[in-house]
Parts: sequence; structure tokens; C-alpha cells
Amino acid sequence: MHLVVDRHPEGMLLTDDRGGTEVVPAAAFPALVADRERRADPPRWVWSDTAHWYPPLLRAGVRVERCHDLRLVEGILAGVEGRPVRAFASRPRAAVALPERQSTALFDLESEGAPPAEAPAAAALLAEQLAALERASAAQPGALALLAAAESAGALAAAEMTHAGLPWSSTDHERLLEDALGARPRPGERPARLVELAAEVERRLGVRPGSLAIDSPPELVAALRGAGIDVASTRSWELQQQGHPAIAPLLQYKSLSRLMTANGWNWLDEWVRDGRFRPVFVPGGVVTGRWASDGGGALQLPRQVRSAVRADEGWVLVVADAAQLEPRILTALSQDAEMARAGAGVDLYQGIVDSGAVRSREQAKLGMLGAMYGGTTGQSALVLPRLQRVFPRATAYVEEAARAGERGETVRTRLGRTSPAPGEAWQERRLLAAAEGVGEGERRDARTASRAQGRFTRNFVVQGTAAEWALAWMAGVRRRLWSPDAGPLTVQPHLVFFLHDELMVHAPAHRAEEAATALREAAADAGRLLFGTAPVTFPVTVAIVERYSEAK
DNA sequence: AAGCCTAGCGCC
DNA sequence: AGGGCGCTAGGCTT
Repeated sequence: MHLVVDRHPEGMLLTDDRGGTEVVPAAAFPALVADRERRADPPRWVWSDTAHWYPPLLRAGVRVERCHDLRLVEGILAGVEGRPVRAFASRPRAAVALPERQSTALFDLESEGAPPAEAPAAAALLAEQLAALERASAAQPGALALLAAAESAGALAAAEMTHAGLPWSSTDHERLLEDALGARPRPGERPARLVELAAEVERRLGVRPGSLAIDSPPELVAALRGAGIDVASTRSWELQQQGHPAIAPLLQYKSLSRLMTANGWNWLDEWVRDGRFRPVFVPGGVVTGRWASDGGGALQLPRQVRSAVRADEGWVLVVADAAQLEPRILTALSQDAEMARAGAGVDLYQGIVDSGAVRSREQAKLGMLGAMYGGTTGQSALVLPRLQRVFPRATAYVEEAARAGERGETVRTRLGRTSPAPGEAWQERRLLAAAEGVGEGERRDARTASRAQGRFTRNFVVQGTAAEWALAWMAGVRRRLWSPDAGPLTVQPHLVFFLHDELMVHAPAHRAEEAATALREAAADAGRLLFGTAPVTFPVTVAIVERYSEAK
């Protein structure tokens, strides 16, 4: 049963599958949702944008089990059908426009004036989307509908994670900053440790004290070259090649400076309140279907600060990581029986070593990453031929995706998310290069662009399908932890963090095992959901810890 | 002053 | 000549 939610001059307009409508005052909406969620068969709430509608409900203490996010599904369908995203309603000042986020407050209709009733348009769009999901065939019947459901469930989880927040110890964070950098400096000044290191770099470069603009890459390069260090940039990996005594303190300076600017005191002031970091996740924010984040750098949380992620008193963090997710996804996509054998245990890379294809785990990892990213140099390129011999199906699968991209075609993930077609400039360059009398320069440019697109589509099928697996995993964990009558979200075990192939649950200590089981079982379910009975396993490692840094 | 770009580095 | 991101600082343009 779908229940379409939309704005109405007098509050919310609800439309059910039979076209029956009901108008409820905005203030009464949360109670209505709570009531429907407690019934035996709660509806699937249909709305324009989960990120807009759900947070106020959460703040009112109301959770929703299932939804259909029109904006996210529209994005998926537009990709599949190779068309632009449709406007949600063609009226001026439409209450909900796609794909842009609504910034207006849900329960603050008056300040907006009376918005037009949108339910007919929303209900119509739902009907269109359901029909399109039905029509579109992917790897299996219903695959795209599954993706729509998973994407929408992810949006619910994202809102819940922001609502709950990641437990964060400001005290521990401040302590680690002081240990690494010294006392917090006044605005505009550098902490003691950075001052010392910068002075040390100047000494070892033999430049006048206070004359080096160490934070300016161009000036730093000039200074390094002036000291006889032959570098073209100030990238860490390039500096590491050099033997000069100034390099060590410089690298340390860069690392600590990075810590301070990205996750230092200012970050703490801005992002941590009342013991919680509340990242804003953006489901579907990446073309491949991965999530992005908006503010706070949630998906780039450096290892350096993970000890500040700390469970509440009497609670624990249950941290789960899908082991070698992407190569396993490739195994399942390609139905490579030999690689499935290599992945039978918890360590797929070791399994590849045991298959005799390569000599070391490091080679196995580099080789697989190179195969999935399109690496053409170094170690990865060296071991690729051996991987191709032993795992012909897996390696051919990504090769095929790469060739399609080079031809300008689109590719699809397991559930049917479609890669964006290359732009007009790309097509034109390609046609130009094929014409007669074209210079070698143009041909080379076209080849370069063509290969770049191939690397993109090669990676898209794997990264995108891994993102789908992760969504299914997350949805399964959420459903297992779900219990509508056990009180607010944050008194029960609940998801607090997601990082592509990693999930974290904050749980009362006595319910840690329960959460660990949910994480393991949902991973197995996700594999079956995407790939049926294919003999591919998706093991997860689960750690029950007080601090994030203790996992792995 | 504000907006955009790049370099560089963090994460997967 | 290795895929996808976000963020900050510096430095340029408008």
C-alpha cells in the first residue's frame, strides 16, 4: 500500500492507491504517521524527498519503515532511459521540484504562502515511475524496482544516522590534537609543533628564518629547488623519493597541518555538538550510486581522529566491514567460478595467492585493483596477465565494460543503474579523429579520452554494484534492528555511520551480539538479493569496540 | 569581496 | 596514462 504525501494549503494531503484523499493539519501529521506505522501493515510512504520530509518526523519521535523517494527514483530512471530528469510539476513555485532539494521547512507552510496542491502530480509521477520500473529490464525481473526500494531505504537510514549522530568525544579529540600539535593557537596563528617543524625545514633548507611560505605549493617548490632538491610538485609521494634532510620534517609538517585544517579545533567547533557528529549523507550523490556527504567530510574521516569516535557509557560500537567487497562483486557479476573458490574464505586476496595465480597477497590486491580501475602501469599491470589466465571470466567482465565505454556506450550495474553517456564534446572528438586527414595529435587526444571513458565504465559496473550491495546490506540491518514499539530510535541499537563498505551500529552493550548478528545476516541476505544462488560469499568482519580506532 | 580553479590530501 | 568523492588553502579572475 502506497500513501502519497504532499503539501496542501491546509497541511498535508495524503493520497492512497485507490485515489482516496485526506487532508491533515501539519501539526497532526507526525501522530498520523506514528499511528499508521504501528498497524500490522504499514504503508510505503511516497514523497518528493526523504531528506526533506523525514527529519521533522524523526524530531517528533516518529520513525518510518518504508518509503519511495520520488526524487531519487526519478534520478535512477532518467539515467536508465537516457533522458533529463523531469520537473516534478510544471507550475511556478512548485512545492517540490526535482531534482533540486527543497529548502523550505516542512511544518512551516504559512511562511511560504499557500503552495499549490501537489498530490495529483505526485501520485501521477508515482504511477509513471512504477510503470517505468516494471518496464525496464535489467539483469533480473524486478531488479530496478529493488534498486528503487534500496535507494529509498538508504535515504531513510541516512536521515536516521544524521538524526542520531555519531558519538564523539570532544575531550578525546582535543587531547589528541594537543598531543600532536600543541595547545590550541589563537586565530590566525600556528600551534607550537607546526612552528617548530616549519623552522626546522627552513634550517635544513638553509633559508633565512621566517622567509619560507611553507603553505604555498609554488613557493615551496621554488625553495626546494633552490636547495637543490629536484621536485616538480610538493606531493608527498614525490617528496618521499628525495633523500634530503629537510624532507622528513616537511612531510611531518604537511601531515599535522592537514590534521589541523581538516579535522582540528575549528572542525570540532563547527561539527560536534552535545557529544555527536552529525554528518549529512547524500544518498545517490555519486554517479555510480555511492553516497556523497555534505559538510564535515563524513566520508573522509581520517584514521588519525577515529579514537574520538567513542560509544556512550554502557554502550558499544559494533563496526562491520565487508571484506574485499569490490572483487567479490566482480566475482558475482562475472560468475567466475575460480575466483569464487578463491573467495570462499574471509581473505579473497590470500585465496588468489593460494590459487597459484600470483606470489603474494600484495600482488593479488594490486592486480585486482588494477583490473577494476584500469591500471596500466607498475606492479598491477605486471600481474594482470596472470590474473587473466587464472580468472578469465572476471577479468573479461571488466574488459568488456571498458570496451563499451571506449565506444561511447553506457553500462549498467547489476540492478540496472546506468552510467551517464559521454558528453557531446567527447563524441565530436571521436568522430573527428576517425575522419581522414586528421593529425596524429587529434587522434591521440581522442584515444586518450576514449580510454578515460573506458576506465570510468570499467569501474562503474563494479563500484556501482558494490554500492547496491551496500544499500541492500544497510536496509537489511535497519530492518533487523527496527522495532516500532521499543521507543525512540536512539534508545535502541541503531545505525550511526556508513562508509561505502562499512557500517557502524551504536548499541547498548548487552545488545551488541544481537547487532553483530544483524550485520552478518543482512550481508548474506544482500548477496542473495542481488545475485540469487551464485556461489559467492560476502563475509563481513565485525568488531565490538568502545572506540572506532579499535576496529580493524 | 565573492566566485572559481588548482594543488594537495583525506576516505573507499 | 588509476575509478569515485569532499574539503581547505592559496591564488587567480571578476
